[in-house]
Amino acid sequence: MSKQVTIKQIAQYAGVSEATVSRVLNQPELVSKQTIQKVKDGMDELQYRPSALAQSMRNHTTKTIGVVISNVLNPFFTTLVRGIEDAATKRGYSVIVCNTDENPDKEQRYINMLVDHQADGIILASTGNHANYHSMVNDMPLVFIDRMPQGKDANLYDTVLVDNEKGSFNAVDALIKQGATRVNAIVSPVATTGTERLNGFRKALTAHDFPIREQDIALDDYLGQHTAELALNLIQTNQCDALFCGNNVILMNVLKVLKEWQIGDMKLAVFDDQPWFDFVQYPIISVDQPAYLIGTKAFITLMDRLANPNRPVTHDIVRTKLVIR
Amino acid sequence: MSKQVTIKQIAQYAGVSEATVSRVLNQPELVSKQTIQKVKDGMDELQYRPSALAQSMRNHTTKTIGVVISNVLNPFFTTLVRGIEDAATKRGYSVIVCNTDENPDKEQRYINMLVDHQADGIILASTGNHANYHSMVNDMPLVFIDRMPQGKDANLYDTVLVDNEKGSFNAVDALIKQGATRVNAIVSPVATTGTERLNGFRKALTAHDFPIREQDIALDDYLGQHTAELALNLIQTNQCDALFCGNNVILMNVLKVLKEWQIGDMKLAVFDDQPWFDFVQYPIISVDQPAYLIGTKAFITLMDRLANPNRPVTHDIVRTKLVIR
DNA sequence: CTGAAAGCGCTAACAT
DNA sequence: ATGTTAGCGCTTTCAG
Repeated sequence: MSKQVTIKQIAQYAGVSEATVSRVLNQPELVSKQTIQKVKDGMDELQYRPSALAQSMRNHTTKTIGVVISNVLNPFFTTLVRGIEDAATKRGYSVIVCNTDENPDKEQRYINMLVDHQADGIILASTGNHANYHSMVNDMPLVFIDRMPQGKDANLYDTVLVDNEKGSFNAVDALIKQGATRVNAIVSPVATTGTERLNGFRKALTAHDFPIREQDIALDDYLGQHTAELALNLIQTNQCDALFCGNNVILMNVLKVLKEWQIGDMKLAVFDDQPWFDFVQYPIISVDQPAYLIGTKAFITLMDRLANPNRPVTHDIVRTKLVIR
Repeated sequence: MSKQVTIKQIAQYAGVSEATVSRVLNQPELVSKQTIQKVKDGMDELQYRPSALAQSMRNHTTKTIGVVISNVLNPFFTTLVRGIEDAATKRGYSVIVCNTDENPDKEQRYINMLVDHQADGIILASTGNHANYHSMVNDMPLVFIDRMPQGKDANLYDTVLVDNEKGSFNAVDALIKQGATRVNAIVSPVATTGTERLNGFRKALTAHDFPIREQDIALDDYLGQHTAELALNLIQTNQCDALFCGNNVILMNVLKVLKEWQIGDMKLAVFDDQPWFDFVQYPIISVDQPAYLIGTKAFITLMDRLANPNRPVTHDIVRTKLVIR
């Protein structure tokens, strides 16, 4: 690379000290108009750009945050990330996105990396396999999204979550009101969301005096490798006429099965909404989570925490919206 | 934050100099077994983690790269980004994702930011509105993806691209072979891809002795705000029976129109493939771009360039696959 | 209003 | 095999 232009050279050019150049950047009110002009001319002339690295080193703040999620390819997280990035950019922050694939080791490594890089904070969709994040990050601020902190961390950190139970309840309730007589469920066992969504499912059945049969519930593995089998099994052995899917990935796999086996009649509901649901031949009931909003809220929460490390922990629950099709 | 543990403290703990501690980290072969042990004990004991910041400062390398794309929400870019991130993680690199929304100013600002942060390199889907990136980034390596560099940059930078013309040709060709009698096109005017895809469209028509009518072609705006109108106009005034969509966002908007106007009969083809195309009532012909592969290739290209700044510029064209439905 | 000097945490000569 | 020292580019006392 052609050599970096530093404060030193600007100082030389303008015939002032490095300190003065720095002041022009950070506290221009302390510098005379004339000097400011000279220095600015130098900066323009030499195309000066301050080294963010050196600044971070001195100021102990990197203007960088980490976002640790399971997978950007999941459109829920894609949108969430975009929300974070937009909010971050507006405030001069950069974001580093980390995909754990629900693997606790990967999560651990990424968090270490972010600590090494002195990120100013982390927004985290926890895998749920670590119960003491605090010991990993020292006093770096953490905001939990999508999944609740567990164990020791439980009341230590700010959260931005959705009401999984209520959303699921509404979806299953809608299914039944549309005439479903036997609703089965496939959910992912990931962290706290799986359980909560299942609770909603159960409560909706109960509310309609439907029996709860454990055989009507399938727990997916996260990677979705066996979702298809599970779905087929439910459909064939239970003769269910409606299926509640715990997330959009599960729904996708269910659709594959329905197509392959040419099953034309099935009521479907899913937690999380996607635009293309409109174009599928089945009328899909979905629970729309405001992913983008969750992202911006999480970022703002993090900024608040940074500005005021001692303020009480906040727990934000955002509203979901039922989409009937 | 509870104070950072530095090399200094490890040195004290182990009763050696800072240099020795540093050597244990970077060139342990120069240090005696015993000393190594003492130092490592200290690191464990005090939970030492090297400051990536300080290292970057000294080494003039940040192990960070920038990825500048139009929008992660576009699933093509989502996949691309994931490809880059996986490859990067494997080699100890972090990535900062920047969304330009096809706005040249934003692009400019992000690139400046990456320069300020001393990113080791940038992978760039150019908005096509700057013809001299070299002046913006100094000698920082750049890899162009998805869109070709223009003007002064044309033969200065490595590229990883797809054959837009051939892919489009194949798609339109397939449409005609399926019996389409009048194929219209909507493409996005973005950078170089729009033109190339249009060329493929034209050539396919010509190959089948179809006339090329300019009224059969609509240029979308990038944000897709008027795609619906454009589509409706083509469909109603031209009575076309097939539509070639320049990307997945356009297709989505076309589907909305078809649904809203209850147009059941339309042959569709689109550049870029998505899993959910399988579940749409229209049989969608698509050009599958290996987005993930493009990502990993771009990253590897960047690493090669970093390792050997003077090697000749490379131009990689990845293969697309036609998906008939 | 401006300058000199110290130091953020680390590494690489250069000594020994 | 290990220690000493200088310096990466910047900001911030402390003096003047």
